[in-house]
Amino acid sequence: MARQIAKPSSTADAQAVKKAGSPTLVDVAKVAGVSPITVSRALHRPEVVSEEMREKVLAAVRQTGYVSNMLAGALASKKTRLVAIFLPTIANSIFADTVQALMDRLTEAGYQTLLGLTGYSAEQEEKLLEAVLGRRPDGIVLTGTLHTESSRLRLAQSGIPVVEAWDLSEDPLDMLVGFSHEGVGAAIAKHLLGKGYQRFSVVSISDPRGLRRCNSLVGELARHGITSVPMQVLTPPATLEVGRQGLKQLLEAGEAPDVVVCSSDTVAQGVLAEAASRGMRVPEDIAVMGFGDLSSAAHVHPALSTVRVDGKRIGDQVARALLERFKHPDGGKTVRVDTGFTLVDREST
Amino acid sequence: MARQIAKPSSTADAQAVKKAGSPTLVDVAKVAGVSPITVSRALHRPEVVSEEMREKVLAAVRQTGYVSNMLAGALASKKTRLVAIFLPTIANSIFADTVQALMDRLTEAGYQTLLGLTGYSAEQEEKLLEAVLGRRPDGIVLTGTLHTESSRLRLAQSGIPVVEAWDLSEDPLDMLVGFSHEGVGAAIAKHLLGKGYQRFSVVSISDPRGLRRCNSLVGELARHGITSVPMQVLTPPATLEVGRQGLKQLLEAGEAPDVVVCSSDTVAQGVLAEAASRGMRVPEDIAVMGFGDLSSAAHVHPALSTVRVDGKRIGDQVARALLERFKHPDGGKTVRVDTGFTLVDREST
DNA sequence: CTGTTAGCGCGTTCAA
DNA sequence: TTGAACGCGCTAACAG
Repeated sequence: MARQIAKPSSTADAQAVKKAGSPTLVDVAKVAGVSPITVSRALHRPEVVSEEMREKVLAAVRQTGYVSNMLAGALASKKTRLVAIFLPTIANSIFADTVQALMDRLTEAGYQTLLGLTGYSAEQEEKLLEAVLGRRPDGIVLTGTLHTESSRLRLAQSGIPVVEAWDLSEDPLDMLVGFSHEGVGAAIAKHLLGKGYQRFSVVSISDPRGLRRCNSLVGELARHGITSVPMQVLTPPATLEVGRQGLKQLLEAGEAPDVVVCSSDTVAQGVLAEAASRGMRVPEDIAVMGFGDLSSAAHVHPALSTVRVDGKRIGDQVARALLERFKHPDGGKTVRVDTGFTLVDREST
Repeated sequence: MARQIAKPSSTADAQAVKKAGSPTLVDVAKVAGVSPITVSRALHRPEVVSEEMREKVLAAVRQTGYVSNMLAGALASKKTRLVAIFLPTIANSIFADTVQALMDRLTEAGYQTLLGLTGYSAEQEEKLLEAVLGRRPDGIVLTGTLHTESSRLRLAQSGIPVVEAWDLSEDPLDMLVGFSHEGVGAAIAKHLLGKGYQRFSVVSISDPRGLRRCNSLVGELARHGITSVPMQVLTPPATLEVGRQGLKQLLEAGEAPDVVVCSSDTVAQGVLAEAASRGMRVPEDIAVMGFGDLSSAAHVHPALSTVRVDGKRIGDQVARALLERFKHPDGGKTVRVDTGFTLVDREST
């Protein structure tokens, strides 16, 4: 009996709901014998309503099966409780931890998330943005700092709080949570040089941030007299197959690297697999450097070095920045968080 | 000059917009010298408007920087162009291909996606659903067929098209695209028995579908006289660490399996890693069976067998089912697609 | 092809 | 603490 739900066809109650669609605030108000606004308050600001009213209203809500219409609410209040998140891809994504943490925080704060996939393309991001702005999200989270001029303008005009994540830049759109990819490239170079490696090569997907890490690596190597760094740049998304192909093509091109730097751990694992299938020992014959520490990838192969990025922390910081801004819409601080990274060497376990 | 965008503060034009917020249909209509509805039509149904009007409107749109408000539009038309997708997790997800394909199709059809993470919990799904229904999505995609009674009722009452993906069941909520997990378990059992394996063990995360595959496997094995199947069930999400721990604990418990069946390829790779670090040869000392064929995981280790699931196809079919239903809201057919699966053996490459 | 009227279902702002 | 009036910005239905 307690489980019974009023259906439009049921006529058990005197005040049968006639309309076709789902019940509205007015329907609930009639059943409860109060005004619509009291229903609204009982639901969204229970503390300003008397115990008695609240109970009457909640009973009526249960009876009618009422579900509040956020569309109408948002239109009236100009608050959508919606945050748009743009990601390059969801496949084998290094961003999984970030998104998980971010969504967890937002959900517990009563926000919902609209997801957009940009495929590492600023143009696609622009198109998506165009569509998403129509939804008037309270906040927008972008991956990276590469956006079209049109996107930048629209975002600026919209006045919507924006967080750029997973990168750092000199001219942020608004808020910023990430780390320096140039820093990563340079750190990798120094680390590997320090261990005595000489013949470097790179396997990367064509992702803007990955390429910047590579360029920085190459630059740093050049500064140390290493001018030739054979590079395989393959198409996203980053799969194991990319790593296998990358190493295969390097070797078939006659290269004999003593270390391969990869754009992500997934790619690195592909490289490891290809090396294994060729009977190459890691790291004696060839060392492999990954990036991301996707689920502690370093644990997979005792000889895989990688760069650990705390994706969860990024997500947490992004959420905190947004929620803070939602509270104080004109709070002065421009958030800019450098989450850093950690080089994880095989010996440092 | 072409890049110039009218800002509220600019007074270049005679018809300066005074209001604070973003420009509305009415603002655009005034600038264009037409009625609001004409603007609406020029934007959303250009074919019913004369070339001349359309151009006037588009010019005014550019001038004002107008972005149509889907909240108001949805409220008036009762169409949100929003699809909610519920996933257990985004971390290392076997659903990545499905989501990617699904979102690609929906996006190109003009729909946007609200993402919800349920953490393999029907209760969490119920809470999320409660919140998401307020957004009046045009469609809902759920992972699996395990839902609370309350969720089932609310979904039924809402009348929103629902697709349950990645599973099959006898009493679907509405539409259904997936495959039989019992079928997978039985197929694995038969296959491995056929290859002569005798000492089975299982490493799984506690995911409803994974456990059903296991149970089916165990049942089938029992039918063949194998009654003892040591099992390690660990906490989601599926990480490499889960696989390492799983095998470790099996071995430390004194088990000596000749084959380990895993709930996913990620777990399987963890098992492979642990086996390697113990100097065990695969498949001579121990064989490993995965699930999902996440980015052709079988390619990683020449001796890994797995079950290939076409996640992309699932996503495509889900999208097609939804879009079809959107077109014909009362179309008779109850969609039910069995997408099947393929056992991929190490020799069958 | 274009315009007019009348809401969609709620929250804000005032008053009681 | 509760309620009445109004408008959020847009589209459906009809009229011209």
